[in-house]
Amino acid sequence: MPEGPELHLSSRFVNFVCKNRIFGGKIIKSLVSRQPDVEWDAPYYTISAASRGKEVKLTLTSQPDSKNDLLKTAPNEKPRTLDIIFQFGMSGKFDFYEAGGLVKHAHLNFFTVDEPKMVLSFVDFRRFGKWHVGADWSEDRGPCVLFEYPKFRENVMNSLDKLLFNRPICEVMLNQQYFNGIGNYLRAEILYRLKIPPFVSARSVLEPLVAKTADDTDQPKIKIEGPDFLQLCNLVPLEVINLGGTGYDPKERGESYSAFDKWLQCYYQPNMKNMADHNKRTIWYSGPAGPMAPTVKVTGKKQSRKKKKKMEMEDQAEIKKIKLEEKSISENENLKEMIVRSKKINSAAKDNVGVPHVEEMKKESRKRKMKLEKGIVEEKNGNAASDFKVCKHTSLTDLKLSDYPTDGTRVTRSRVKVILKEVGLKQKPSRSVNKNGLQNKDGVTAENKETNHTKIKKRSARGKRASQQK
DNA sequence: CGTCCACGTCTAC
DNA sequence: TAGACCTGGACGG
Repeated sequence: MPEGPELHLSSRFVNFVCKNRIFGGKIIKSLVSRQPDVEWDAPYYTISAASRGKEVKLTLTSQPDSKNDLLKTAPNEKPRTLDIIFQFGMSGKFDFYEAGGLVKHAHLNFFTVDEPKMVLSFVDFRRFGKWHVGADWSEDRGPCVLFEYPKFRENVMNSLDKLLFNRPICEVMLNQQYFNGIGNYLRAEILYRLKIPPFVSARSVLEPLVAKTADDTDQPKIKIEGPDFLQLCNLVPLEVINLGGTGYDPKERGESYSAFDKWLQCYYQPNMKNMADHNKRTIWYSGPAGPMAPTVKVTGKKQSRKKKKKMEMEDQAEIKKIKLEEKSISENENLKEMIVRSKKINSAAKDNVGVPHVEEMKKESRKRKMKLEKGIVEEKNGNAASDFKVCKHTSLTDLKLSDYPTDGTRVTRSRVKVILKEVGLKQKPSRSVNKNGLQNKDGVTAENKETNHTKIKKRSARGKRASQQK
């Protein structure tokens, strides 16, 4: 869900579903969440929401006890409020539904007291989302590109002397101190509208706007030009809001998403180019990348990122293999053998730093041994498989409340994997596809089920392959 | 089965 | 400037 427009749509959603509803009781946090508890003892309260850039603020407001009107507190007593600031990470969203149970990945839950009982859940399957209780908008984030446009523009314009603006425009756009609300798809769309190459310096894009802002009165500069870059940082996200759907949410197939998909001109489009920026985030663009584009070139021979990574992996695998062999060599076997092996490792590691000599290898193996022992010790200290009761489950998200350890131990995915292995259970297949590879569990053909997003992905991958072959 | 990729921050060499 | 933090879908072998 999560760039400026999605956060705003989310806040609207909350206001819509919580209108005229009374909440009460404990605010329940999931056991896996590392975010703070919300202590709030008002027996009755309402919920409203607002957004600013990539944050949503929920405001809880205490309500008088309507059932016990006679016992009402002093009339001049003001209702208490509590603000909670949410960041959505990569997958956060709010959901509102009947309180039969909690949906998967619901991490903070507010319950209504009126019938039918409902829940407002902060749902976030990747758990990159955060919340701060009793907080205000983060100070290190700038004005909202959507709803504080004049301040946003001013903030950027007054900061052009900062070194940051020497960086490529596409990277600066993700800096939330200045572009609060812009994310990966918006940066692509905005740059594309003006055909600005992503890797020109931010200053070169923004400096001309200083004159423009000051100009105002004189020079009838023929006003046919469209909106400038900073205006687009406001208008493009506003367009998303005005689409009326839920914004970017490829898993939410159906009309609202296809409207968004149709709206996208650049991001993830098969006819567009893409590359990783200096922070390894994919930037989609057309035309030239610009002078500051990252160069993949190293010394001498050129290697593609993928190939390089693949080779590194192979090296690592090789090292691992050799080290395993080493492990089986008894302690007092002659040094010569080990030196030969260390040379082998060195050649496997190629460009990697220093020659790992024998002592280092010994140290490594000791470390590994210690880790191994530690792991065993940990398990004996209450992290044992039996404590988790995960035996019948195959993934973290399949765990039921009763399966969580009560001692506050965090259940991690890798932990589950380890335990499953110990218990001798297999992971469930990641895909439920039949022998023909056509159907999933629901009897939907894979082809029909394919989202637009997927198709594009496939197409662009094909395109990439084709162009690589040239 | 393993690898890559995803709407975003953060901190630690 | 890596990596860590996470889950899960697509895809390749």
